[in-house]
Amino acid sequence: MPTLRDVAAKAGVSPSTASRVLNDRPGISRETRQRVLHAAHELGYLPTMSGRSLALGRTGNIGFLTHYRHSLSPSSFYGEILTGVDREAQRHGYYVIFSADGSGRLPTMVQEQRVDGLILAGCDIPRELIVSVKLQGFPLVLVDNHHDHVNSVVIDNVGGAYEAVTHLINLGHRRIAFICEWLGDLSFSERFEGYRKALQDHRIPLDEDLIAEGAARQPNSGYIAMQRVLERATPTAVFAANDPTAFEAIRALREHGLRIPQDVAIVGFDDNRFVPMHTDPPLTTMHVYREKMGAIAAQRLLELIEEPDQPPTHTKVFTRLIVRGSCGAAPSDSYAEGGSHAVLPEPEA
Amino acid sequence: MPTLRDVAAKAGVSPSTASRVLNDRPGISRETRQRVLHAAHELGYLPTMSGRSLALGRTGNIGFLTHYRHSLSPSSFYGEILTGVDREAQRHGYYVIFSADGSGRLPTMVQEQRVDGLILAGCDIPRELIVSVKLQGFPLVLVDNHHDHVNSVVIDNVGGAYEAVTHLINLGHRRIAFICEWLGDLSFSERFEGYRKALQDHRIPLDEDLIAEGAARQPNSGYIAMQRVLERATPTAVFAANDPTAFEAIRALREHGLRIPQDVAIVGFDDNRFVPMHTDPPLTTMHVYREKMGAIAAQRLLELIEEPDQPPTHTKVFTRLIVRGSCGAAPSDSYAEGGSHAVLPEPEA
DNA sequence: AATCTCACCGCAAACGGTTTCGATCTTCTT
DNA sequence: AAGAAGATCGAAACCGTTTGCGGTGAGATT
Repeated sequence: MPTLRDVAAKAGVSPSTASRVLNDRPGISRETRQRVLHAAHELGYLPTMSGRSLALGRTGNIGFLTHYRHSLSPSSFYGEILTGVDREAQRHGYYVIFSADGSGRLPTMVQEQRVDGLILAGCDIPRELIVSVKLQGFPLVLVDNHHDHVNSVVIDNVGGAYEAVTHLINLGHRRIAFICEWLGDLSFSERFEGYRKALQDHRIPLDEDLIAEGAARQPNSGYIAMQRVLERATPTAVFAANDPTAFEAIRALREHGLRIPQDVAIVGFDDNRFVPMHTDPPLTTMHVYREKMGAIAAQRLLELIEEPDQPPTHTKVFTRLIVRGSCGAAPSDSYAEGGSHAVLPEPEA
Repeated sequence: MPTLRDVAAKAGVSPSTASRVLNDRPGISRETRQRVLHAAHELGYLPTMSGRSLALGRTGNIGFLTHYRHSLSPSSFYGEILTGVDREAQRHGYYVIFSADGSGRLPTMVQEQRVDGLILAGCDIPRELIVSVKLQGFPLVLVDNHHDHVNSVVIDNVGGAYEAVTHLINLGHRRIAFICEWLGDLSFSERFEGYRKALQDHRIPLDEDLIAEGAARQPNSGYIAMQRVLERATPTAVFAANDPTAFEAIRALREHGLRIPQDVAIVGFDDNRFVPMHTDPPLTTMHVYREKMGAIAAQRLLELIEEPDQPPTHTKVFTRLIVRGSCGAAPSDSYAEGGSHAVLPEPEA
């Protein structure tokens, strides 16, 4: 591999001038600048990361951490977030170091200064980990998780659920069931909150018989939850807290002789890459801009690396209702990747 | 962040001795060794990556590259491979830098010497990329792809398909359909080869009417392919080249009034995280040890980094038939993560 | 012609580690 | 007791890059 010294020698200058040229520093004559650039191009030179980062005090890497359990997750939820992070990082000449970790200790990745900043993804990141990174004053952004005084980008779970349920209400439904895997997961409890609020705002009383959980981390959770509801009541619509749950619920509904959407309408959440296209009819669901969330997180982190002393912000990314066939309404147009979002300044403590 | 000099000062020794202690070099008295270790522990010292890698000429990072198109892939196939790579890398104190890239050029990641070795995942990695990395003499391992004289770890697609089809033959089937998204994909054409071979070895003539492709990269490929077959013939069994294809095929079969597995048996491939548990009955399929493949690739790469002058090897990871309900046989026991594999020395050119 | 200004460039230190080499101090040999 | 051998540690060079500071020369000023 060619070094800066090689480039300098080939151009007949000192390493310092070569460095200045390659970093667009002023004070170099047009002619030598050309010579150096030509030499660098000839040799296919690119500055070595270790030397550069030692001198600059920055590595040009950012870290992406998830809990190791997610390796087993069927959805590629965090995979798509990672993709968004990578895309945005690349745009700025940064690289992302991926690591799954379950321990709450300060990751060696930051202790060894392999990265300039950290993205923690998922709501099962240990609390202690967040605070220990925060205490170091290390640039940090949370995704799909939040914590006071720490930058974060989250899904608008409450608002999304509110919109989904309101959609069903506007279609004339009053007996709307809520099902999810379990309410212990923050995302699901927030979506329940949106459900509750939508009913309340439309003067529809909450009916406990229409609400059910399944079994945590079991593939047939949705099926079980739906059955529990059907034993007690017969809804005309179902709001499922995520797509796999909706998928399973549909099976339970069919077994009860109910047709979709004629007898019961259903809408999911997440706009999973697989499920909505493979239910019959296609599933109406709230789209979550996963890649976009990753990109926003990366963007925020890079800002923070440039200028560390900034007030923390919480960014809520809105979701979008994708109407397909399962709710009984006319399908909506296709949608563009993107998604609006609000940056909320954190209230002072 | 504490530096080596800080540790040395606290222990009352020179930086060189401190370094020797922390790297387990000989020639240090038991007593000073203790003093240094204690000081390092007190300060929570860990050597900085840039300084260390500059001196050592190694970064302690490995690169993981996929084609950017995979970000859109519904299955988390490469995500699970990445998880395996990460797990094995972590065991050896390495970190993995993830990047999606579509260009065939030598990645800046290696030009900037951010990584000590590279893993290229997926069969759509540009050929030119492989050779340009290879020409640099850079440690390189391919996953789910292969190339002469380059280390690789691949799925035993031919053998797996052979086993799946043989299973159906042993259950008494003779009219076995083959469906896939499209044969342009190397994996699918290899699986077709295994299908062909199994029939041939059992003296069953190949029937063109039982073979169909769908539409490349379309979610309803399996449905289309299955319909094409059903227009021309009625198989008693179906071998689908991957799980989503099998999923869609089941829908087509049902619409034709065919019951599974009574009227037609079906087996898939991949043991996708979502599909097999959500078909009715659960899908019999070939399990692919994705995490294990990643781990093997990482292990091989680390060996190569330690000792670069080694002959290239091709590692084929065997698959495993998971019998559930869709083929009509009695379901098999659960299986352990693992998977045997053969390391084949590459034949000389 | 002597001085001043300014553009341009090189020397050397610095970043944080590792390693070679030599210096010092014990301890053992004769 | 003198010398040798061995153990233990420090000084300094080195890895590749950036940057503060000083030096050189050309042209402008007096």
